[in-house]
Amino acid sequence: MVMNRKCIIRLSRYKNALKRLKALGFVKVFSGNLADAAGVTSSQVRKDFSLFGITGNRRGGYKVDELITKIREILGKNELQKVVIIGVGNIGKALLRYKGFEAGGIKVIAGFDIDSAKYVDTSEVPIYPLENFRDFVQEHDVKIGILAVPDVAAHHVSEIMISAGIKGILNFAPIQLRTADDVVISNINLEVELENLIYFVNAQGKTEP
Amino acid sequence: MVMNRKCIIRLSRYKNALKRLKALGFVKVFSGNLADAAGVTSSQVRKDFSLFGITGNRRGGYKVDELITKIREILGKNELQKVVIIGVGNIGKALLRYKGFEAGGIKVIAGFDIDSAKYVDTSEVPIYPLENFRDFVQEHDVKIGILAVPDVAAHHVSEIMISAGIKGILNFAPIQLRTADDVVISNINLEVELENLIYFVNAQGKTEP
DNA sequence: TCTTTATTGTGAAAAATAATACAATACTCG
DNA sequence: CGAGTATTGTATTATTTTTCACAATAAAGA
Repeated sequence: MVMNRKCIIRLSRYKNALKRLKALGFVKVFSGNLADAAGVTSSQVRKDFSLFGITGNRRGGYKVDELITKIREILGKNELQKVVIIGVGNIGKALLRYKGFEAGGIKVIAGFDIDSAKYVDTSEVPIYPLENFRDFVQEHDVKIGILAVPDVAAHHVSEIMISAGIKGILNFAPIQLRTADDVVISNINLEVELENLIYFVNAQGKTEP
Repeated sequence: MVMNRKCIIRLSRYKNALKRLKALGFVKVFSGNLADAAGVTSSQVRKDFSLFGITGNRRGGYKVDELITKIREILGKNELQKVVIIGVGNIGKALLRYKGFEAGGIKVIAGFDIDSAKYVDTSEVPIYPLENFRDFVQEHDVKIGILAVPDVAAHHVSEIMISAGIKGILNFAPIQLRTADDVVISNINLEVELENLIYFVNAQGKTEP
């Protein structure tokens, strides 16, 4: 089992690129096409595929449909993945409403918050009190949670999530969560990303006047 | 000028960690403290600082305030950074309302959309028609834009942004933007992040039963 | 059918990144 | 004031990731 994070991320990108190529009518692709669409080199594509045991035809390239199927399989996306969101503030609310997931086999099935003003049980995606979290997660066998609470609460809430059985956390809070070894954390930090852009934009201005 | 993206990202994280340590009353820190708070190793911290010419005192560690100032300087965050958002859908709206930026010296000063139903000029952050984009960007000398439009529109809109003078794009659309060399792109792709989590959570289940 | 050609698959080389180890040194305590 | 000690700063080593290069081979055309 390949445990290289970057490689998995590229695999996701290849899948996205393949979907677009398929929509454009492609039936087969060469490593070069896919590389262009995903913004990498063709040898990188072939190397990645080689790591996962994905093969094509020498001189014939890869069949788009087969490739998508194989990648989905590797990514564990042949069954619907249920996800919950904890913290229904600005970001949490946006993700609850986001329509892009379902097509990709990911479904947000509930939101949770401590603020009772936010509870809704009638809308498409219900929002429940945080006290119900453990029972809900265990009943629905949810393994992935999106953490979108203010940073002061993040660590405490992450512990609740883990003790309830969550094994993967997508963390929007700008802190470093400490966790057990068997829990996977992915961080998204908007300020860090923007600071990064600012740095490189400034750097451009200096090196290429 | 250090052009290693990972290194800049760690620098941002150090800054965040330092702010928290400062709030806890720390006046000076050792590389080990900072490493713990940022989730890296102490030698990594020292190596990074060495690259940027940041020095402390042997045996005395680093002074928190000085360190924050130096990092802010390197990241170009001593002056307020103006940012615009293009695409006021779910995600765009959430970012417009997000309060966490300003404290960090980043301010979202306007949103833009093609949907006239979204235009507002009275609220704190105004939303304008996309046609006004070029004039606005040039008048306010904006260099950074957040792209939060649906993926089919993303490439077209990115070209509008670049031709208007935007030099850094934070791209939420799940496609690979192709751009000129002097434009920096950062991608945030929620589905890719979730797929990544799913993969590693599944992998955990297999290797440690 | 045979030759030519384009493309894959992968071992080897190169480059990038991170960890290690330790000399230099500044603080502390007796 | 000097010895002992903890911490930095960095040269070196190790590891990871990417690129390169090319043999293997399937398709196309003569």
